[in-house]
Amino acid sequence: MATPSMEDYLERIYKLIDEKGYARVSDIAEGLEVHPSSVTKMIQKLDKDNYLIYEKYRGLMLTPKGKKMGKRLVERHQLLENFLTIIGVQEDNIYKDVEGIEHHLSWDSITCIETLVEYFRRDPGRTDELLNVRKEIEADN
Amino acid sequence: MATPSMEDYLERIYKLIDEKGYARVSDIAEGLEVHPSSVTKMIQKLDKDNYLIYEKYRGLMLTPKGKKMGKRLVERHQLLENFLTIIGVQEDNIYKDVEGIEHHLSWDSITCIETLVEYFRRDPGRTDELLNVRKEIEADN
DNA sequence: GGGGAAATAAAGCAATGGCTACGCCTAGCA
DNA sequence: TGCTAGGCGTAGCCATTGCTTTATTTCCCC
Repeated sequence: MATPSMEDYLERIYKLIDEKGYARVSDIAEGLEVHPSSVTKMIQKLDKDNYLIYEKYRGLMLTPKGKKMGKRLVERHQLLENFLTIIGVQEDNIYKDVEGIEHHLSWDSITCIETLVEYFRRDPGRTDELLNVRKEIEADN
Repeated sequence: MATPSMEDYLERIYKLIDEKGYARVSDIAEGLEVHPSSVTKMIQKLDKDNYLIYEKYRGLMLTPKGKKMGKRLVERHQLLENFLTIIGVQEDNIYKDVEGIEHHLSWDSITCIETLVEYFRRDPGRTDELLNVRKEIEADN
């Protein structure tokens, strides 16, 4: 199983490859705000666990396992951002909260949150009603 | 600010006092599945941070600050359990997931989740509709 | 006032992840 | 083709968070 930090790296790597076609050590380091040496170390761990194939000085390629996991991680992150946005969490809190919880939810919970987001997407009136509940609660205080 | 572990202890202590009227080291240790010496150490930290007043070998009392925080923590835990239950997460996953995320959500997010739970509570039909969305999604696969 | 359960102190360990220092590759320019 | 700068890799170290182990102390009750 992947540790939280491994997931962060994998997520970042997947996104970089998706956007630029490749993922260099320095780009990964910059994105995660760590030193390049930390990236090298983690890449080796990810290689050992078969998330990617790594040739030093040459670059890396995600394995099918790594691609699949990376995709899931990126989607999970996006989903949680959407979820918090829908329920009305302030922009400034969203990123940190997602960072905090994304590694700690079972895929069962993720699926259920997915359904919940879809529930609100299908009928925007529901979001309005949620907002009404909020207003009513606030009015009571 | 309290670390995740401090919150776990405080939550446990609050609950014990609430239920039994007092919190002994051994009870706390049992509840959290740690050794009593770990409890002693943490209690000292919580005393230093003014969450409780601690007299060694004698016992402890929550300060107003500690009581308030403990209450919030217990309520937060309950809220998150309710939330996951409502959206359909399996019983077996709920406890671990709540354990994982409870320390990582801003109070803003907690408030919004509270509103969401209230939204479903006010009209049980909404839960049914959520379940329908789920069934429809499942049918598509 | 003595025995045993409970609590405390001190030291240390383990997991995670990050950093520094230094040395090594390689692309790209002359 | 050879040099060099900047990127990359290795090794060793450090910090944090919590927990355990072991040894000692205190309390309570008979």
